[in-house]
Amino acid sequence: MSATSYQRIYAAVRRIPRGRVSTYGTIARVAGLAGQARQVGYALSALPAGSKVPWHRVINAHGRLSLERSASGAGITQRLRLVGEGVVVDSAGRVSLDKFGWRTRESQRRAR
DNA sequence: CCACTGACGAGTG
DNA sequence: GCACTCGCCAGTG
Repeated sequence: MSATSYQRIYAAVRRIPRGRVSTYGTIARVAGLAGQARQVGYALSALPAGSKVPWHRVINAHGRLSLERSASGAGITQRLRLVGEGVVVDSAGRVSLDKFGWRTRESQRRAR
């Protein structure tokens, strides 16, 4: 069966190590969908409750929890899970990508 | 098919 | 750092 974009995205998210975070754009790139960060967010929003995908490790390029501004309780869940893994989340819902960003060859950000 | 939306990103001013 | 624009693509009505 053809691997759907969603499956590739989920597989990429599962590769994020515990205690680390990655961004939508990075996941898109690792999943072979460079430039389609939006699709990553869309795929994660479609995740069924109780899935094994560590979606809470995915934040936006600004190092901020995207759900944190949402009225939903999902933002709280994401924050708690990250803190539970040792990731520092400040009161504004921001994470230091410099310290907790996932780094691998495939997730390299463009060296500027 | 068209318009609009959305867990986004990068560029510009 | 903020506001605005454009690009990307699937889902919905």
